[in-house]
Amino acid sequence: MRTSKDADLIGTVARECVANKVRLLNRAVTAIYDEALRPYRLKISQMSVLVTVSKMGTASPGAVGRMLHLEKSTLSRNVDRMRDRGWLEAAPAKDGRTTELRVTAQGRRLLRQVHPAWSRAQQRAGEMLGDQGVRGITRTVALLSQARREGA
Amino acid sequence: MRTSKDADLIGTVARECVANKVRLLNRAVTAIYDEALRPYRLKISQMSVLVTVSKMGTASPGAVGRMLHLEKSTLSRNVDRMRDRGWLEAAPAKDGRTTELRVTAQGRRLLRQVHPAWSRAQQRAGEMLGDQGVRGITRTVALLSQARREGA
DNA sequence: CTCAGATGGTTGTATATACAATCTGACCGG
DNA sequence: CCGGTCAGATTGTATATACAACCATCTGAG
Repeated sequence: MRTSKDADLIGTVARECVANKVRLLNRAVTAIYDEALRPYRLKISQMSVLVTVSKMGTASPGAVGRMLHLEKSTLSRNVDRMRDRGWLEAAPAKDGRTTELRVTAQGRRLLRQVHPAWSRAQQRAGEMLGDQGVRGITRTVALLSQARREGA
Repeated sequence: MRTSKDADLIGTVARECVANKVRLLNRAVTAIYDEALRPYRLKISQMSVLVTVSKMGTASPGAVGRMLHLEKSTLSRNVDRMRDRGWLEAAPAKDGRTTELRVTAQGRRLLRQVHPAWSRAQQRAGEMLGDQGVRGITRTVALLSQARREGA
């Protein structure tokens, strides 16, 4: 049976669901960056890892995953692909359970090369979301990261 | 060679990249809903399709994809899985190239059943992002959808 | 009426994502 | 030293996502 209560429920979810909105935004934004980076065989998901490891200098997979809110198994395979491409390398760490990830010279070169393409994508994303949109997201993510640091 | 220009570049991307932020947000938010829906073997991605088709009554895959900014091949396979589960059905349309998707009685029942779980997730997401965050995202997505309607 | 281009879907392939199970090495209490 | 537990990573499996290539049908120009 299809009652008007169903319609309410459906309308509410369609209108208000935060996950739907965030996911839609994610698809739209990711597409912009991936398109800009495609000539380099790099995806924004990978660039994100590359930049994070770069910034940390040397980092365990676990630390990178926590930083990016990425499941360890997800990161494990992303790193595999990036090692295959020669952008990342892994050295044994003192603690034998983990490894030390580092960006290779080739990986650093790639980052320099893609910078203009990234800038164009960033520009387009800014236009699409508006200054207010970008500021809102920036603030929200900052709060979220802070909460996670404190909560952990 | 690792120059200070590299560091600038990396710092800028790490701090400002809109895609990184949106993607992080997406992972965090999606996890909340998927966890809440897990007992029903439903994921928020699927619920999104179910709700969209429900709202339209009957809809072609293409129309659903445009609504959700989902690539047609992605949607095609998502729909397959949902038909296997008995939540969606496809009837031939006048235009032989396409089909008319509809939510089955079982699919409607599922939506009723999961509603409380969805509400809890929605609540938690609201707490995580804050009222301001949710409002910002809502506004941004509304603008984006409008732009796409006009641009198309 | 016919065919050429447009439109809509599916299939092949690659990547991203996460949960569950497993493996490996560290650390600790006896 | 010896288990037992814990922490970190990888592997098995399923789903989500998109691009490219393809297939089927519709539609309009002639």
